[in-house]
Amino acid sequence: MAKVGLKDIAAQTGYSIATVSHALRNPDRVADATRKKVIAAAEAVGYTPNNLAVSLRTARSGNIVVIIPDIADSHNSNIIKAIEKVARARGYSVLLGDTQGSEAREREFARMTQTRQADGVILMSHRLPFDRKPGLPIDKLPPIVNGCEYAGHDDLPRVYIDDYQAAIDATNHLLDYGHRRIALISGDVETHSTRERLRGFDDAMAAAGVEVDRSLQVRAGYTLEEGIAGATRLMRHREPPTAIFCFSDEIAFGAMYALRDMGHSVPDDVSVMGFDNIPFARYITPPLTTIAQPTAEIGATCAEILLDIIDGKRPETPLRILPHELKVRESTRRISG
Amino acid sequence: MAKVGLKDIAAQTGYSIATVSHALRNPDRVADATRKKVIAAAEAVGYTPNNLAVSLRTARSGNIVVIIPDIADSHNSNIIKAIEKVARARGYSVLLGDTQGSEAREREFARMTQTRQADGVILMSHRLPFDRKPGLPIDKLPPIVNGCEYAGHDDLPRVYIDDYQAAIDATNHLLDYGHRRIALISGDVETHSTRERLRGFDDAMAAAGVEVDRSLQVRAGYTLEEGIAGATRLMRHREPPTAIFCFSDEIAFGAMYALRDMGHSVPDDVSVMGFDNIPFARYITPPLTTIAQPTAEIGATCAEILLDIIDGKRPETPLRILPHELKVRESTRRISG
DNA sequence: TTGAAAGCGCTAACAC
DNA sequence: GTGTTAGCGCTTTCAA
Repeated sequence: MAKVGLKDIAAQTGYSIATVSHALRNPDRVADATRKKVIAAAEAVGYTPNNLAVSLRTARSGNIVVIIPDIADSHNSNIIKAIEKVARARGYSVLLGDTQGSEAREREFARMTQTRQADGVILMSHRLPFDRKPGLPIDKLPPIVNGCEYAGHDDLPRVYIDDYQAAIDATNHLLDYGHRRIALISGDVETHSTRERLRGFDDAMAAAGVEVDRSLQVRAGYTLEEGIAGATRLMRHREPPTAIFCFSDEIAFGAMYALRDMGHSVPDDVSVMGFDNIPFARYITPPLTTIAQPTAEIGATCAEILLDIIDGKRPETPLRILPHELKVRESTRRISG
Repeated sequence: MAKVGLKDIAAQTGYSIATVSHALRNPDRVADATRKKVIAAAEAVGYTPNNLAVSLRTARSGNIVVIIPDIADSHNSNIIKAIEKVARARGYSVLLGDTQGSEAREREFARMTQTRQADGVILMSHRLPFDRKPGLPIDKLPPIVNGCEYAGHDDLPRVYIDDYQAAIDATNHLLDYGHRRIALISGDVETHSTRERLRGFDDAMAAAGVEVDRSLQVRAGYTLEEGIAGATRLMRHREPPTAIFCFSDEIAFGAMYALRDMGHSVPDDVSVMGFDNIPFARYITPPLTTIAQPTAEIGATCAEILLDIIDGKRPETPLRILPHELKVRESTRRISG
């Protein structure tokens, strides 16, 4: 179990280190008998290559790092799972970078690509984790793909849903159900996704000829706690909303909790709409109406693209839009008013 | 942004590679002026050490791998977050190993320790991910700590709660509330934690003089889906339970969903007790009575111990029991019968 | 078909 | 205080 190296098995078989290496990696370039002997010896002594040395030599670490704000968020962890799966299938490991939204941490993790500990990064953030000199071509950057967000670089490969259209779909659903006073608990307005959703909401409302009441909008983070705070504030409005569109299911959970706490019923008094469709969404009480994001597909696609880039294959088109889906469940209700 | 090495900055400053290396790592062993010049040059060219080479040379990768059945599980991901935090603070990165319960995957990940890609492993599983020759002393094994579970080796450092006592506390709570027909949806009986909880349940029931009805027990996994299946089956019993003790909050969520689906009210018709206290537990409807595990502390402790071992400091005592806590909320109810 | 030799980029004795 | 040297364990020309 100690450190056995090529050297040891070379000594044992009488071949040179080079031959042993070949026997193990390029079976064809070596005599049949040799290969067999070497492999047998390797197994006998329990040889495991020192991947550090391999990486140093081949300049490939076999790791990718995924930079993500919060791995405890269901939506994120399911994406990670998908990434992990395809990475593994293609011989890579994933290094986890939970940043808690800190830009410094994002940059720290991205540096692993320069320190050769990682071959590429999947970035679930809206900003590039390193400085890019204006005009520097994309292929001079470390292999990177942007997931769920848009970091402001058009040539950066990225995969996400059509947040604009998704927000329209969500808003239309509420509108269809007769809601007019629709409140919003949004995410970080620094992010492209949030801005797109905001835009979608506005456009849908405008298209329906309903005026948007800005005092019915609260900006938050994607957490449950912020959903509680947001809904609490909203319901204290002198003319409270009949529906709340939350930009994440976690926010929606928090909102539903707060609503119930204040004695309002969902969906009888107020309808709640989520976003993401995390696994719990359909199992809570009442089951949450929401926009489903294809998490598994997002993760898998990000990983495939990144690994392709690492292998030298750039995607033809940087942008990959994946389909979302409106899931109507019981947290929204048709009203007469 | 290309590969600048010590060599380049040596050439630029006129010093030798060794001196440059010292200037960067052991500032004291070098003249003040030298250090300044070197550091300036390093910054100027944007030098980043090749950590692969550093690791190869120092035989330390700076990574730890955490082997965990499912990172999408809230309970787990919060533990990971805590691990990540202390690892980071001590200069380590964490490699994520989501195994989906597969032993092969567990072993695969554990091998990273032999391939020198990781310096140690935190194992959230009930079995050792490599073969240990009988009698082989613990310090001949790769640095490892066992979290939340007991892999059957007494000398393996491990940290978890007192599952036996926790189950007693949970059961007593139900008993106190007047329940007698208490059902169980347990986890994998292969695991020590599950067995301990089962034992605690039996002992608590016996202590109260209540006979245990084995037909009211279902063995499952820790997932929501299994909670649904379990509760469904339980309620079809000709003499259904008045309370269900679920071995995870996810199971409990599933159970509550199924119960409601079948037209039973929680807690009016049946009380539901969880285990873990994941973040959502207190926010669902009705808020879940459960056993709180100190996830942050578990993760942090695992990491601290592992890193200490890597640094050559073995813990005095392998076993570390952390405190659990009964959280009484609204999913359990006192009954008269 | 096999082996000798030259490093990958860095650290750490040890000498100067 | 600084430089020389010898590798860490492996891959990979290039020659034999």
